[in-house]
Amino acid sequence: MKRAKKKVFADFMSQKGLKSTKQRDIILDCFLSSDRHLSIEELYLKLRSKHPNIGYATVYRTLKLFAEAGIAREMQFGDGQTRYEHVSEGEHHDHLVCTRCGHIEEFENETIEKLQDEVADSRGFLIERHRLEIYGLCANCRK
Amino acid sequence: MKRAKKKVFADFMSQKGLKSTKQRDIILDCFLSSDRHLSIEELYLKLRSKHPNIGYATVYRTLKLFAEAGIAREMQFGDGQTRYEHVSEGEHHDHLVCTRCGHIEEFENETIEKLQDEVADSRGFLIERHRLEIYGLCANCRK
DNA sequence: GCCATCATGAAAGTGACATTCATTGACATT
DNA sequence: AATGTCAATGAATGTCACTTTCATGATGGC
Ligand SMILES: [Mn+2]
Ligand SMILES: [Mn+2]
Ligand SMILES: [Zn+2]
Ligand SMILES: [Zn+2]
Repeated sequence: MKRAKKKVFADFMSQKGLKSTKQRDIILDCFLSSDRHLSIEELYLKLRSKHPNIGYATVYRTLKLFAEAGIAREMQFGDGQTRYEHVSEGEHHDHLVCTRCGHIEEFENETIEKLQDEVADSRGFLIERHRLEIYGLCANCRK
Repeated sequence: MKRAKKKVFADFMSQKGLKSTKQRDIILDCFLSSDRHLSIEELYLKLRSKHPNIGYATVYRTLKLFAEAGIAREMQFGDGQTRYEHVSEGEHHDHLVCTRCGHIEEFENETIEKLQDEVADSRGFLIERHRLEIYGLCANCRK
């Protein structure tokens, strides 16, 4: 699916008339082979060892492009940094966030989603998106 | 319940050895008689007409005190500003947020809460808190 | 290879919050 | 009422995570 996302991004770029560059290739590679839920700073630092010539602004702008292209999603977990997570077409999930170690776990619950639709319907809301985050201690940190 | 919250705050203050001031009284009054989900800036501007001598920093610090005292809660709706909402002892609710007009509606759904507990249990998470926000168009903005 | 465009990155700007510090105010004690 | 002590205030400044600028460099259609 790494290859699939590279194709999605390449298509997006050519369709937008944007150029392929060494930096973008490197950043995309690094992003796709990283943990999910990475901040700009984290990705920037991760790159810096092998590619000290890639600037923060380029990482920043490239992640925005990933989001525009639909292969990444911006997330706020309240730690003061924007995080980017991988997204796949048609996939959705919510999060469990450990307040001690920062570990983030994903889950899907079809029943919760249905109930959300009902709530929105009953108020006349047209849902665009939602966010459900459960904060607490992960199994590891409870020990 | 305005009086009840004033008492909760007064008790908190005296128990902490903090002082009662004109500013704090004014800010508390203004907060309690405001719409829910107010940002620091909004409250500050609202106060400024009648009390131009109250500084932003004091509003900022006083809202933090309200949160500590348990009569307010900090919220992030992704518009770049922290909002403070009224809270009552033992009460909980989630939010529907209109992406066009900014209108915020509250709801409670016991079944969703239970399902969240189940999800957390199945992963070994100990829940501290959660946030569920549904973004979309409110009934008014759909017309 | 030429060249109109786009991309890059160091540096500067932005905005919302957070802190500093000189001064003021609250209130317990004379 | 005056004093002493320590918390409170607010103008100014600092912080931090973006976000934008602009001079320079790279890309790719011809
Ligand atoms: Mn995720
Ligand atoms: Mn609310
Ligand atoms: Zn943990
Ligand atoms: Zn609306």
